[in-house]
This record gives sequence, C-alpha cells and structure tokens, in this order.
Amino acid sequence: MVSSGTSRKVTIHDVARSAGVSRQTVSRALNDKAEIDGTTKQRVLDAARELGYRPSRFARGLVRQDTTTIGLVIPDLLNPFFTEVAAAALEAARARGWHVVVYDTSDSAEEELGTLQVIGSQVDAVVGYFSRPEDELDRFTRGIPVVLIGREHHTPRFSSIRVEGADGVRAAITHLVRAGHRRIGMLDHAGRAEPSVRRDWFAAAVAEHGLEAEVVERAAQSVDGGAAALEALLAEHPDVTAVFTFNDIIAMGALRAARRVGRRVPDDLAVVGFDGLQLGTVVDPALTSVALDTRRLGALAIDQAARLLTGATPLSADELVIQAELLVRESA
Amino acid sequence: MVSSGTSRKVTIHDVARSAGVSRQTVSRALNDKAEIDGTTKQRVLDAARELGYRPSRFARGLVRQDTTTIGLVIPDLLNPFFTEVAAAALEAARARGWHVVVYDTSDSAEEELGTLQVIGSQVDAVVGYFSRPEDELDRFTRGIPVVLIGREHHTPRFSSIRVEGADGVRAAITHLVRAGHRRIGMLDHAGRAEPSVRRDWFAAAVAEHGLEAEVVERAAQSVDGGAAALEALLAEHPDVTAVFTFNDIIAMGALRAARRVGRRVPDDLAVVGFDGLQLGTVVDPALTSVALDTRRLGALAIDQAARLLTGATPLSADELVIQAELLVRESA
DNA sequence: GGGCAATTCGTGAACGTTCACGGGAGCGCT
DNA sequence: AGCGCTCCCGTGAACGTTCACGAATTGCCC
Repeated sequence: MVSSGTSRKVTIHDVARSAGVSRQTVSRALNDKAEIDGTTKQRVLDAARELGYRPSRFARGLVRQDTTTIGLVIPDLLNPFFTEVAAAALEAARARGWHVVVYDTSDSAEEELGTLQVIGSQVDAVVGYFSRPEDELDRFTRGIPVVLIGREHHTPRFSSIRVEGADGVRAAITHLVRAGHRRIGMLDHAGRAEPSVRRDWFAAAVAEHGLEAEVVERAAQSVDGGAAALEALLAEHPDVTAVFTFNDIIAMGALRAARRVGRRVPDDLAVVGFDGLQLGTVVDPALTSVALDTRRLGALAIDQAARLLTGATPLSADELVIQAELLVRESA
Repeated sequence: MVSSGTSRKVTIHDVARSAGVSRQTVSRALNDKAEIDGTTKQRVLDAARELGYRPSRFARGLVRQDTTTIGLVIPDLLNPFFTEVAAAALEAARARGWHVVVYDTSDSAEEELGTLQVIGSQVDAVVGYFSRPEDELDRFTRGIPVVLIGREHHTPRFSSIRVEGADGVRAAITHLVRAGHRRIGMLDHAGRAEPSVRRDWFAAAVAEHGLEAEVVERAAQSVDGGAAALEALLAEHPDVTAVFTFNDIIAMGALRAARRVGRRVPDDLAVVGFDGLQLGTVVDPALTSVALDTRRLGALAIDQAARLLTGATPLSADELVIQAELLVRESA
C-alpha cells in the first residue's frame, strides 16, 4: 500500500504498535544496533516500510549531538570564482562529514539580510562573503563561529581569511615590464563606490617601476563590461600596450574587445586578469592571471570553522592568508 | 565576558534563571512575541547575550513544523551547466523560504552512495542527478519525495524531469543545412560506455536531411578533450564543414582547435554546442548552441518537490519536460 | 469599592527520538 | 536446585523548545 500522504506524521510509536514491539526495539532495528532478534528486526523493518515511516531529524538531532551543518554564503554562484570557492568548501566539508547549506545572496544587500535572519537558527557555523556592517552580522549570528572571506573583522568571535595580492600583482607588472611594456592600464571594478584594493596593489606595483599609474577605466562586472571598458581605455590612451584587470571575467571581455579593435593578444596588447579561474583556459589565447588558490581558500575556511567549532586552537591571522601568485598562460 | 567555550550547552532554562524569569518569557523575548514588558524583554536579551545562548534548531524544529530543507545533489558543481541548474534551484528554493543543502558527488558512484546514506535523514525532499540503480535510491530515500533530473523513473514515489532535445537538435541541423553544410560531424561524450541520447537525436536529424550520420568522434568531457576530438575528426574527415557537440564545454574546445588548424568559425567550420551556457558568450565567436533553459529546469524541479511535499496535485509527466531550443549566436 | 478588561508572566504538556537501566527467558554448569 | 551468563526486550527519563492555558497584577470606570 502507498501511504495516504495527507495523514498525520507517522512516528516511531506507530511502527512499534504495528509491529507489536516497543519504541526501543524499533530504534534498534532501524539503527542496525545489537540486542535484537533477526526475525523481529525484519518484522519491524517491514512495518516501518508499510507505514511509510521516516524518523524525525529534529528529534534525532536533539538527543544525539553528532551532525554538524554549516552555512555557506555566496554573493553569486554564477560567478565562476565563487563557484570554485563553493566547490572547494563543499569538498572540505564532505571530508569531515558535514552538511553544507548554501545561500546565494545575489549580490543584494536585502537578500543578504534575509539570509542572515534565517541562517543563525539553522546552522552550527557560518562561512562566506558578507557586505553588511559587522554589528549586524554579529547580532544575527550570536553564539556561532563566523569565518569571513576577503574581509577584515573586528568582532572577536569572527575569523577572516585575508586575500593578499600585492606580491602577485607586483609579479605580474614585473612580467609585463620585462616584456617591454611601458604603458600599462587597468580595468577596475565599477561596482563599489571607492576604488578597489586591487587597484591599490596595481598602483603600488606600477609606481615601483616608475610608470604612470593613472591609466584606469572602471568596468562593469561582466564580460560585456570588460569589453566596453577596454575600448574606452584604448580610445583615451591609444599608447597602452598592456592591461591588468580587476578579475578574469572583465579580462575575458577585454580579450574580445582587443580582437574587435584589431589588437593581437599578447603581441599588440597583453592582458593579465585576476583570480586564475580554470575558465581562463577556454578562451584563446588562454588568460594569464594573478591566481588565487580557490581550493586552498575553501579548505582553509572550513578548517578554521572546524577549529572554532571544536574548541581547538584556531589558526592565527598569519595562517589565514591566501597569497596570490602570477599564473602565466598565453595572454601576457 | 566571553563565554567559556568548552562548557556545556547553555539552554533556555539557564537564560531564564539568569534573568529571573520563566522559559516562556525568554521564548517570547527571543521570538519578538507580544505579551511581554519592554524592560524585561531587554533584560532577557542581555542575559542571553551574556551567556552566549543559542536556541537549538532541533528542539525548535521538533515543535514547530515549519522549516523545510531539501537536498540538492549535483554531479560536479564546477561544470558550468550544473552550476546554472544549482543556482536556479537555489533561487526557486529561496523564494519559498526553503533551505538547500548541496551535495557534490564529484561524478563518483562511491560519493553518490555516501551522499545517499546521509541525505535521507537530513532533508525533507531530494532533487538532483543520480547514476545509481533505482532500487538503491528507493531504499535510501524512504518516505521523502525525490525529483530526478534527466533520468527516467519507475518507482511511483519518484518524479523525473525529462530533457527533450530532439526538436532543438533538428532545428540546429536544419540551420546548418540551410547555410549550405552537407558534411556535418559530431563530437560525442566519451564518458559512458554506450553512445549518448544526444547522438541519437543528431543521427535522426541528420538522416532527415539525407546526410551521413556516422561522422562521429568521441570527446573527453573537457575543453582539451573537445579540442583533441575535433582535430582527430578533421584529420579523418577533412571535408566536414560543421560540427555538433555533446555540450558547450566540448564545443569550446572545438573552437580553439579550429583556430589552431586554421579554420575560421563559422565560415570554414560551423560549431553548434549543446546546453546554451551563459559561458558561451565569453568565447569568440560566441557559441551557437542547442539551449536548455536551466532556470526553468531548476524552478520546475523545486516546484514539483513542493507539490509532492505539500500533497498538492503533482505536475504530470507531460508538464515535467524541458524543451531544448536552438540559440543562434555567432559560431554557426 | 467593586467589577472588568488589558497586560504580563508562569506551569504542565507535547514534539519524536535515543540513552540508561532493569527484567525475564533460556541454557549450561556445578 | 541453584547460580550465573547470554540474549532479547521494555520502561522511565532526558534532549530543548513552543503551545495552550491559567493566574496574577494593574488600571480604569462607574
């Protein structure tokens, strides 16, 4: 018989009554425990299947304190960089037998707020990206560990993983200068109000070589945005022979625009992205980029969450750093 | 004071005692309910913060039956197609206030088994991709709705979303024939033992135009695999002027290989992928593809899960279909 | 001053499961 | 016969929260 569907929830008690045994015996049968006869075990299992019984994860979780679930907050899963981070975090969590509930906040402050309001009561720890002020995060995540990615923290309960790109960007600029480039532009992120940190790294690296650092255009966070920005930059500064971009998505747009305006990459225009996406190999020429080890990033975040959760000594700020490194492929 | 950390779990009772009130009053304060004085509410809140109190989601879930959590099983989150499906499912679930715990099975049968073993006791419904035999799925998901994607089902408790691509592929081939192509090859998936269903669609469509259908090379599921396969195919059949591929990833490899061997796309070689990834716009020329509406796919899966969960009349098999449609961009 | 409503708070019960413990039946051995 | 051991099985309690209900206090009006 198929279970009725709209009926009240069937409990362990119903199974026990149906099989003519006690709750405890049912529990023993379902959890493969000892102290139970083979035939009664089968009888209980049959009764359970017949009734469509399903143990309540809440009741079970209440008494056995074993399962841990963490919340992973991602601004935009369709952005390949975050996809890589999420995949890495999932892998690290699986290795620990954890469950991961994923929230995509769609780059929206409102959705992030909505997520914060529900996440606190659903998970044992929170890992991910946030844009809201810290006191708000604090208020909604009371009592559980929080690991921020790519953002500073001041609340003692928080941890954060720092993304250190100065060295990587410097290596990229050095690489370009060695190749003979003297006019190097940048396509920055247009989303936030103030210039990005990556632009600061760029400016510092360029200044070290005594070059001008002000050849910057701001690009929308998309392939089209990158393409448009490169065209604008080249129109304004035709003497530019190399560009560094905020990220690989924008760089891919730049690659396309370069082809459209007749610049050969890397000969007429060198392009260096940021992120080091695996995706950088699908474009032609393959994208040279200042790469972030996303797998390590995800693993590090989960590891720290585990330490905070178990009370082990957490990793220090010095250890919670991802160092960007220049990944030379074909576009520069 | 910072909470001690390794101490026993602090319960609502501790907060009540600390604030000099009853459990119920604490509950009222924390859940923004009425019937509580402003000052006592603040006192309770302070005490809760002081003690580092955090309500147990298990105890709460046990008494209020509101929160629903679904399990989303994905073979490989790094594969952009599945990323899009996952993002769509997350969005649809968020609209319903559901929580989604994501499992990446890494295209591995063992990981899928491991997922099955734990998922049944953690979620209220299961949605996603599975490769294991149906009786196994049945055994591990007793009592909860299951929505399979891109796979038939025979167990009555299951639902499945069918991907119907025959029409879309036919449209693609017609498109190629109209452009004058007479020798059309295919790059099939090399993963499974038998030829893919997409190859059957291809063969049927090509046969309708009276063309030869046997110009098929099998490609590994990667950009490099696609590139290698196209080179092999062209070496064997230099007269081929158009290729249809198992998916967009392989198509992107084909694009690169075409450029390497000096074939201009789409003039010397037309390329049509399958999936219709947003990613198809980052390559140059942008990829023409037989597109699947991944957003609708994800939404449909979640919708059906919702119907099964609430006891509403589920969608029929006819309604659970995603029709592929030709998306003409630049590569063909 | 008495009645009545509104406001604020507390107590027992319930949610569904597992754990700790105890008890009965059967068997072998002294 | 008595003892002890093994194998099954059942009962009360506990997990931590919310719900239903009742009670106490206060304020207001006649």
